[in-house]
Amino acid sequence: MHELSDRKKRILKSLIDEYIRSGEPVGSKYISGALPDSVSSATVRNEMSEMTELGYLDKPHTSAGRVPTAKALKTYVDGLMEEYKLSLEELELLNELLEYKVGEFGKLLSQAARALSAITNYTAISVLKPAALSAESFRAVTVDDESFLLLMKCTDGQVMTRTVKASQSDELLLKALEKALNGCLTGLTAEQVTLPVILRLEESAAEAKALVSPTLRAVYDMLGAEAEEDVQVEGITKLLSYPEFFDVSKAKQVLSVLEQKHALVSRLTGGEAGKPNLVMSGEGLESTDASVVYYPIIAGGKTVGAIGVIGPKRMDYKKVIASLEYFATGLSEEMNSKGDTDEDGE
Amino acid sequence: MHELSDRKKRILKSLIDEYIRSGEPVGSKYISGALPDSVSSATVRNEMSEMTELGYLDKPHTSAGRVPTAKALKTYVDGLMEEYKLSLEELELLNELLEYKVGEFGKLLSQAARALSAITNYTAISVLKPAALSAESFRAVTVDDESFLLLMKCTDGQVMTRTVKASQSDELLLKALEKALNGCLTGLTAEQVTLPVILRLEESAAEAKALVSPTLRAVYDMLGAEAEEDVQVEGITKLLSYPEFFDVSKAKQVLSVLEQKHALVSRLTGGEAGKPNLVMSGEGLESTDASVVYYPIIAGGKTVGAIGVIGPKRMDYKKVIASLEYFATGLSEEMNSKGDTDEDGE
DNA sequence: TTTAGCACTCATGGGAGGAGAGTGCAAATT
DNA sequence: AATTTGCACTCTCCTCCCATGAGTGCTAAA
Repeated sequence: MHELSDRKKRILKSLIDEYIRSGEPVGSKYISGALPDSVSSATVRNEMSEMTELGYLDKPHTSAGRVPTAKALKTYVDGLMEEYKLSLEELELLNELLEYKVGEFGKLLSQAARALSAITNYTAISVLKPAALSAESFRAVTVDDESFLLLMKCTDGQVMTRTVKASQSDELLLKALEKALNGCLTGLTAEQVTLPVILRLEESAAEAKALVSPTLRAVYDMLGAEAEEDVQVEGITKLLSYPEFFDVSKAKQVLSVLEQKHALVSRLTGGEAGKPNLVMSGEGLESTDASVVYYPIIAGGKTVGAIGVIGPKRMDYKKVIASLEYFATGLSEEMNSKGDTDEDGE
Repeated sequence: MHELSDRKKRILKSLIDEYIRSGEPVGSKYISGALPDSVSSATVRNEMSEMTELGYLDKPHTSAGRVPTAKALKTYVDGLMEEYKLSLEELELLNELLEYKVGEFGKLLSQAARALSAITNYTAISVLKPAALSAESFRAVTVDDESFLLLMKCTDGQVMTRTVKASQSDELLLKALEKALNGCLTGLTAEQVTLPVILRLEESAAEAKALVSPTLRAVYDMLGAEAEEDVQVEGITKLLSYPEFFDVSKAKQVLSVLEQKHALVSRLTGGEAGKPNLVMSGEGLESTDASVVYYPIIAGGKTVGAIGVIGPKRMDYKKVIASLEYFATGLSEEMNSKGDTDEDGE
C-alpha cells in the first residue's frame, strides 16, 4: 500500500492542492517553491516523473505541468488532505436552511441539497429511493356523504391516505370494507396484488361491493406512490462556473448524467453508508472531468435516499466532504428519531 | 395595426421560417429565391430595410443578413405562422407519458413537462403555485396507542393528514380535541393562526391539553405545506444543443432564470389563461436569446400552476404551442373534473 | 417601382512567428 | 547516491496579417 515515499506524498499533496485551486497543470517549479523542504525543481521533476510511471500523475502534453489522475485524487481524499472544519457561519447557514422546515422527508432532502450547493459552490443532488411498500393495516373514515378517507398504515410505520369517492357509504359498509382489506391486502406489495387476491377481496367484501373497485384503485396508487423515484438537482449554474465545463459538450455530458434519473438513484443509493463515496469521471460516471461525492441516508437500517455533490474532478473535497457528512448524519438522525425503529445503523 | 404590406408579411414569414431553421442571419438573396413571388434580391433588400426601420428586423453588423426582433417574432406567432398539427405518433407519445400515472397533481405536471420536452426537443418547465390553504373541518382518528391521525379537510376540497405522536390519547380526548379544532381553527390560513387563536384553542381543549401542542404543530405544517412552490425542469441538456447557448455564459444566464424559482412561479402563473403566453429575452426574462412560452393551468377558476417551454428565441413556435395547448387543456380538464368545483374557466 | 451593377464593410479562418512555461537529460556538485 | 545546475527541446497560446466571401446600401438604368 505504501508505495509512495513521504516526500512523494508531500509533493503530491502540494500539487493537488494547487490543482484544485487553479484547475491548471502544476509545474515542478511551483512545487519546489511551495514545499517547506528546500528541494530544487529538478528533484521535484524526478519524483514527479516516477509518480507518472506509478499512475498518479498525467501530463496533457510534453511541455505542460502535471495533473493528478483519479488514482491520485482518491489517495488524496483517503489520507493526504487536511480536515476541513466548517466555520460557525457555515454551520449556521446549514442549520438555518435545514431547520426552517421539517415536513416531508423529500422536501427536507431537497432543502438540504440547496443548502449544500450554497455553501460548497458546487451542484448538489438529492435522491429519494423508491421503496417497495406494503400495508400493515387499513382504516376507512367518513368524510362526507359522497366520499370517505382510506388510511393505510405501512409496515415501515408511515401512514398514507387517499380520498375515495363513493355515493353510498355508511359506517357499516365501511367497517365491512375495512375488515376485508385488512384480511386480504396486508403485507402485500403493489406487484403482489394479483387477480386471485382481488377476487378474494371482492368475495369477503361482498356487502360493500360498490366500494371495492374505487378502493382498490386508491390502494394501488398508494402502494405505488413511493415507487416514484425523485431526484432534485440544485445549483446547476454552479457547475458551469468551472472552466472544465466551459466547453458546452462537456457540460452536456455531465448534465445528461443528472437527467438519467433512474441510473442516478440506483448508483447513489448503492454506496456504503456512513462514509463518503467517491465516483470519478471514468468509473461508470459517463462524463469527463466530473466527480461525484455522495452519502447515502439511512433510516431504520435501510438506505432511503442519498445526498451528494457533483463538480469538477478537482473539487474542494475537504470542504465538500465535511459539509456532506454534516448533512448526511443529521438527516439520518432525523429519520431514525422520527421513524419507529430504534435500531442503530452504525 | 396593419403596418405591414402583404409582401412585407410574406418576406417576414419566409425570413423567420429560415431563421428558426438555421439560427443564422438571413440574407436578401435567400428570400428572393425562396419566395414564390419573383422578386429580385434588391427589392427584398429595400423591403427589409424598411422593416428594419419599423423595428421588425435587426442586423448583427453591417454586412450580415437580417435577424427578426422580438416584435417580429410576436407578429409571427400571432398570425403569420402556420398551424402545426400534432402527428398521431406524437399524440400517442403524449398520452402514453401522461396517462401512465394520474396520482398527485404535482407528479402529473412534471410528467407532462417530461413528455413536452421529449416531443418538442426544448427544455420544459412545470410550476406548481403555492396556495393559501385553510381548513374546513378536522377529524382525529386513532392509529395505535402512542399516536393518532389528524385529518384536515381543506376549503378547496382536498384532505390532508398528519400522524401526531401522543402518549395517552383515548377516544374521548380525541373527540374533545376535534371539537376544539373545528371551533377555533376552521377558515384560517397559516398566517392567521396567531397567539389569541392559540390561546382560545387551548382553553376550549382544556381536557386534551397535552395534545394541543403537537397537534398545532401538525396543523401548522399542513397549512404551510402547499405554500411550497415547486418547479420542475426537464431536459436541460436540450437547451445546450442550440448554438445560441454554446457560449457557456449565455447558457448560465438562461439556467439561472430557471433557478430563481420564486420569480419563475409568479411569472408563469401570472399570464392569461387559455392562450399561449410569450416572454422574450428582454422583457423581464433576464437572459439573452432565450424565449419562454407557457400556459397557465386552471382549476376551479384559479391558476394552480403552469407548464411551459424555454428555448432559443427562434424556437419552433408552431410545434411548441400546439403541444403546450394540448397539455394545458388536458391538465385543466383533468383538474376540473377531479375537483369539486363545476365552474368553467373560459 | 423594380432591377442591375458596384463599391464597401465586416466576420471568419488560415497561416506565420514569437513568447513563455515546462520538461528531460547530462554533467557538475555535495 | 542524491541533488542541483545548465541547457536544448517541445508544446501551447497569443497575436498579427491577409485573403475570402457573404451581404449590404446606393446609384443609375429599365
